[in-house]
Amino acid sequence: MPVRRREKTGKSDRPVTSFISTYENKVDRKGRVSVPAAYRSALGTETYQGVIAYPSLTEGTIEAFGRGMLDDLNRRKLDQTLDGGDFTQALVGKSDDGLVETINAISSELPFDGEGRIILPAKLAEHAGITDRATFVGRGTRFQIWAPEIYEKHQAAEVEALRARLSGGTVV
Amino acid sequence: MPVRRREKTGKSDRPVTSFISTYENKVDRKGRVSVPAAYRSALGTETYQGVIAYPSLTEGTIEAFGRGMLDDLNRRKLDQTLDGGDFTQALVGKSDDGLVETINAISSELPFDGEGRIILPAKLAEHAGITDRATFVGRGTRFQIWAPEIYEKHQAAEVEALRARLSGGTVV
DNA sequence: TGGAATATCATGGGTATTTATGGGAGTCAA
DNA sequence: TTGACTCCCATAAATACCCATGATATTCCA
Repeated sequence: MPVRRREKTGKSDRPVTSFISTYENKVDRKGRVSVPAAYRSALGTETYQGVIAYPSLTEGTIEAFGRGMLDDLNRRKLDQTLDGGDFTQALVGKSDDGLVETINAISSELPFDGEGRIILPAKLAEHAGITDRATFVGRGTRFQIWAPEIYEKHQAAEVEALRARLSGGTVV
Repeated sequence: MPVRRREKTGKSDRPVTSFISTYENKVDRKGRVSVPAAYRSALGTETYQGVIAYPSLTEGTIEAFGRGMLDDLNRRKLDQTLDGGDFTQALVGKSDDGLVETINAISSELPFDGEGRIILPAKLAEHAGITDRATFVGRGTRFQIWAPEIYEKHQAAEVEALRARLSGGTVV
């Protein structure tokens, strides 16, 4: 039995899943959309077959990642508090800034169907302005789901801002 | 090398049950309300088929979790005391002492009926201002039951506070 | 090396199950 | 009896599960 040294830090042995590149997929009449196969295989190590998603607090997009990420957050929080004998937070949830708790509240569990699709809840789709197409954008440890038109503009602006900042130098 | 002693920490191997997302369900004439299926399956590993609930000490909502969580709390508290927790408490001056005991006292066991519903005791419903609808809010290791109108306002304020704090980056 | 056989993927649609919800019949106690 | 509560059943809607297809990409082998 491998020795695990997680009781102090609450850090898990879960490998870092990496989401890279962008894909544009269709959203069908039932609200289903295929999660890019590359993303699914990045999530392959997780037991829960699906993703966690919530509306971005700062942009018109959907944030998403594996269930393992959220479990890590919750476990870390619980262990930290109880190990310190701090029952108050575990029971009342006060001393925290509310971030983890809020994320739990506004997140949705989106399980894969047999074909690796998820159903976009109406609320999320609406928040991102998604109707019949969705752009998946890899952001390393997480990914985003945009309405294609909106993402294009957003992306162009992002590049433009970078270019302006790097004027004279090389554009990355 | 430190050997992990479960008896010391009181930590259980119970997996972190994660309550995620929010659901709004009806409360019928008999005071029954369906616990979201996702929450029930999160509790699936527990022997006791039902939830533990108590009025929040700080807000107008009902706090709830599985029996396993309460057992964990009691066990940790016991371990703490046996390990000289009184001593620790005297030194650190933690005021958690009465909390766990109080929670035990004011908690209700709400068993599921055949359809996965619980009956909201009048006192709890009243405390939360719940009449004919109830919003279940996942908070990771526990969940809350709110009156929908009240939760909406509370939630909006919560998100607004977070948004204000975020510099425009991503949350997690 | 060229091209056929094979595998993977995104997509569509049909069907079976589950879930939330309502109501009725039986039980127990005051 | 009157409630309060537990089972049990019914149903509409939401969801999960199943199979089919075309488009790419990959492998294999003569």
